[in-house]
Amino acid sequence: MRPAEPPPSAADVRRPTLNAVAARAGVGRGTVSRVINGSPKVSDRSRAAVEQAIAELGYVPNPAARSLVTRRTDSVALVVPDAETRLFSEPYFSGIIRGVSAGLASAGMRLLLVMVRDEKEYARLAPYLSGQHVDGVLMVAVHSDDTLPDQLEALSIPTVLAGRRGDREPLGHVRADNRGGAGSAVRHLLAGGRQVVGTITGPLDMEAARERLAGYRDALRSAGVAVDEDLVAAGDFTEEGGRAAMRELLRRRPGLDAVFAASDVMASGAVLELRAAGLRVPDDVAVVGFDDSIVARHIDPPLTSVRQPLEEMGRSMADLLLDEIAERGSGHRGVVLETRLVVRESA
Amino acid sequence: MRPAEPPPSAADVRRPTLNAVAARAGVGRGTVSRVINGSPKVSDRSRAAVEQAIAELGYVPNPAARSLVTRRTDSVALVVPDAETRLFSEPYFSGIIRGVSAGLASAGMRLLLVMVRDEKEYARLAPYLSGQHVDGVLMVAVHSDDTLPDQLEALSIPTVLAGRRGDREPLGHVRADNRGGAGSAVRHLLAGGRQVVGTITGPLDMEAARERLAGYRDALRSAGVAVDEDLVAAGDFTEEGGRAAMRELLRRRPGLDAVFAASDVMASGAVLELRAAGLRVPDDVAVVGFDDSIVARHIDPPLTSVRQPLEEMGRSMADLLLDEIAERGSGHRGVVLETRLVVRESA
DNA sequence: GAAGTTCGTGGGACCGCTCCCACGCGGCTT
DNA sequence: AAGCCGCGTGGGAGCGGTCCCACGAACTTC
Repeated sequence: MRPAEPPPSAADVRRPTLNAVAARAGVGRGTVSRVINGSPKVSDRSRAAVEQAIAELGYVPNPAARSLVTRRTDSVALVVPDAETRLFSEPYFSGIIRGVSAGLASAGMRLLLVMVRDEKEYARLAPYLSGQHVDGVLMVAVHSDDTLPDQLEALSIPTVLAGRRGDREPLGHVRADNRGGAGSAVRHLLAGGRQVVGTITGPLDMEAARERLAGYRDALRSAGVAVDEDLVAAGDFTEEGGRAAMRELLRRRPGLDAVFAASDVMASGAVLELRAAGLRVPDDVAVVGFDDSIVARHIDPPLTSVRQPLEEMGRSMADLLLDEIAERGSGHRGVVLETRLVVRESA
Repeated sequence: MRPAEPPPSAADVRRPTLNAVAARAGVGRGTVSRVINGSPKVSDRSRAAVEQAIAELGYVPNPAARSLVTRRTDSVALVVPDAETRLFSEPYFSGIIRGVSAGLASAGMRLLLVMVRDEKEYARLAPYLSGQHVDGVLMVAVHSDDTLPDQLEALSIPTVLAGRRGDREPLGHVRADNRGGAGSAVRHLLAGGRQVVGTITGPLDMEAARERLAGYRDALRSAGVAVDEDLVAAGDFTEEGGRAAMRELLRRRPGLDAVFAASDVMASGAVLELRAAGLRVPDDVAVVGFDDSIVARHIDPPLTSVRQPLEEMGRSMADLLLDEIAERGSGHRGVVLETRLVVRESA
């Protein structure tokens, strides 16, 4: 029943081509091309004529034609696992995206947003990305056992990650100083006179969660406090996980007087649980979160939290990727950006 | 000093072309093309041979080459004003994007994210989008006086908006039933026995804000309550704006016992202001917000709010746009999706 | 004043596809 | 047995750019 499907559009007025511009300006195609690409080897007279013709005709170069011969697409993909967008504290993606977008825009690059819903889609990604669709790939929320980055590497597609998969990340990546940030959070708690400081970790198959835990340990150690494993409870970056972990901590160490949660969302769960247990925040138990997300500002009491420079991270990712695209191998670096402790009333 | 810039990449292994597939499968180019595009006029034998060759070679069609001749790009742009991403309640963009992305993916379309930072960039957008870069355009956060949609229309570029600019929107658009949602919020307040219900509006150059105000009036009128303009205060979708508006309302009508704010963020500002004035929520003044954003769940007390089906909205936008791309004129419709009142403790 | 440079320029070849026309071949009709 | 139909097929043309080579004019150099 399927009809022959002829191009159904009626009003596809043919856009002017480079040829038309050349004819109008009275020059050859090569000259027009040179003007468009900013080549210096064009006389002022020709350039002016071409520019006028372009303006008059409203000419815009056809990217497909250009891409076909240059083998560049002037666009990069940002790969985002759909499931994580719900999980991550809210400003995370929008912050990164803003930075990435700004960084790319200033280089005239376009941003392709690729949301991955399930494993099947994920598996199709490597072939797809290798098919001359994009010049490079940015990935966020990479798990430690993720192999897509390596596949891309093998296909020699420039790739930059937000965060790293382990402490030896071969690919270019940008991350916040999670360890240092966590350390500063815990030091803040200790400086406030807290004695028994617990922590609620993120899922430990993510390097960021491991780093935050390491920072917690660093701070205790350098304060001369022995790390007590009973004070470490595993969460999963969800509010419910935070509640459960808090419950567990209270069971194990009823006397604890401070908690560092590896995300604000978990911290907000912890606050709820503390309140349910009849404890006051921060009077009885101080709480610090991580991310400085929207919830941090709005829960009661407002949450002290560690802020990551998300926009800057996005921008760095873009810059690193552009370097790598321009000159393979040059972008294989790790960039670490400082965090900042935002002190509010919870600690 | 600028060197001649030869293509600097070293490892750009040439991807297999359609020609290579044809040679390997022992058929002509036309046949391979037919197989790829699912034409029925191919014998099973040829099809099998081609499919095997494709698998063996790991062939992926070059989108630029295809696009050059078909005059389609299989991608659409989502235009997002950067400034608004900070303003809008947080799940808004991610929800819409998720829906859009899902809708496009199922049709094999790609999503180009275009963030617009300032007026200058915005002005460049029409020429850019007309330049064969995308098959269609989705726009969010369109203001009433925005003319870009009309320009796109004039360039015969399929366009779909999130929300409408006025009550006669010529272009295809998808929106939540803002008026009905606001009405249900205010009815809920009245049903709870509240007598003096104020409202904090959004910026009235946005149709959604006007509609929410209209819904507020509807509900009062149909309950037989006269609308008192002193009970209407203008906000701007920010928390500070919400605070200021609340202050103003309290000044004008100290006895009011309920407020409907046109966004959660403004509602949270209102709650802060009420508390500062020594009033309890909901005991003294009930509050309802709009958006059912993250803050709604986390502020104290948790906020009753009107939820929009964001993901579905995104999906509808994608569907509408795809219709319009397939057959011009078919997508010029307005889709209205129902909202849902999420009752929590603030009202 | 002849030979060599430099500079700006035009245009052919080509990138990898899709579209479409023409052709061969087996099965029907008459 | 000759003619016709239609299916499956190969391959030429062309999409709109970039790249690069060759060429003519102006300008040096000896």
